[in-house]
Amino acid sequence: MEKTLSHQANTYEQIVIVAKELIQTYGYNGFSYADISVRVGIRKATIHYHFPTKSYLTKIVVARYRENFSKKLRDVDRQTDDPHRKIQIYVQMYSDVLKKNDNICLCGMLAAEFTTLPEDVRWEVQKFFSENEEWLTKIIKSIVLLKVADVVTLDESCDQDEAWLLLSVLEGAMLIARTNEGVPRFYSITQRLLKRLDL
Amino acid sequence: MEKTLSHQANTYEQIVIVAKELIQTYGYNGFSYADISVRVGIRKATIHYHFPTKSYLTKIVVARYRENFSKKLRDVDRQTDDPHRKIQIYVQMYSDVLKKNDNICLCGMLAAEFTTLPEDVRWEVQKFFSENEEWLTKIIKSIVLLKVADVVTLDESCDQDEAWLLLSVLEGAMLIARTNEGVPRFYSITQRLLKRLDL
DNA sequence: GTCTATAAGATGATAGAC
DNA sequence: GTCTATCATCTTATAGAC
Repeated sequence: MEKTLSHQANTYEQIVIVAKELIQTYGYNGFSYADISVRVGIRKATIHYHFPTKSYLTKIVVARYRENFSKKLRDVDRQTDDPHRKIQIYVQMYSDVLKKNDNICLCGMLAAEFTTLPEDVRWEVQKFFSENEEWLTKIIKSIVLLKVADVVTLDESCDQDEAWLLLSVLEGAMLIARTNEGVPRFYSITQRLLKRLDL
Repeated sequence: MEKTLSHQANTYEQIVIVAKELIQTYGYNGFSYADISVRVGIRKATIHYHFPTKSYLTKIVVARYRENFSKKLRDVDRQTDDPHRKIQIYVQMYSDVLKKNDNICLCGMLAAEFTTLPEDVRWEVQKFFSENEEWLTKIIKSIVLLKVADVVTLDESCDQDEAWLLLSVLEGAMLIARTNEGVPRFYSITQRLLKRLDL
């Protein structure tokens, strides 16, 4: 039953994948339906059939990216209980993005264009960052608990700040890295942070 | 003598200023000569008279931004000898950019589009970051010297990594901040870093 | 220096044939 | 579902009048 729709489904998926990479490279304001059509080997009108507007397509692309990321975070939670190891894997996820064509994080690019984005795309970008912050805060909290188990002063907002700090470094280091030395630069920056934060 | 050219000079300057703000908001791939013309109140052809191509205009805009930044760094060096104070002022410089219309750093935006930029624009962006890294490394080195004056192991590349780390946080925190809470978020992230780095 | 006029091509989007 | 054809608008850039 599903096989009969495989051709359509495949085109839909190809558009989402190619659009994601184009946005990572050119940004929302810099990519076009023409770019997608030549890469997928279809006509512009076909893209409009699946995604009536550019903002709708972008919303779907970001939602997909966000969901993929969430899924990976759940995988990490299942893989290990060691919070330090979780952080290492998390940093590796960003490094993997950079390794592929010097790409930056999709939501890092969209954050740069944030004030010009359609409302629903903005919402997806915000959701991506807040989900990541929540996951990181949880990990950082558990590390702090291990370290100062007998100390009473546990400042909630401090752990949250540390999560935002880690997120900022990852997004910022991706930007810096491709203007300077690439992956090795990203690696030395992020490792330096982990050392300084005792993570 | 110079007064006779003031009208021309003024238009030239206005174009540079407006183009800078447009790139900070829309990016290189997202701004147009039409955007500039309506804001300055001139025709597109007039812009082409002063700046024949978009890439030339952008190169000039980034060079100007970079020189202004360098000048401010020299001012800071003249203002104080306290390295901690220098860092504080430096962070404040980024915070000031964010405060104005939720702008991000011009070179942060261009770093996001880096792989799609004309060669000479790329060069200016790289120069901006390396100049800032050098200035920060110098400051960090002097702080480390104060702290461990009697220790022999001074790792040069460590201070450099710390400079790149600080730069990454500043660029990354600007991105994060405008998707989430704005200046207060930027402030809590950067203060958290300075505390952790003992800067 | 700044303007009007215009070029040649790209943009997001729609109508209708197959 | 995908195509061709077309739209109105926007893009960077140039020629030539004032």
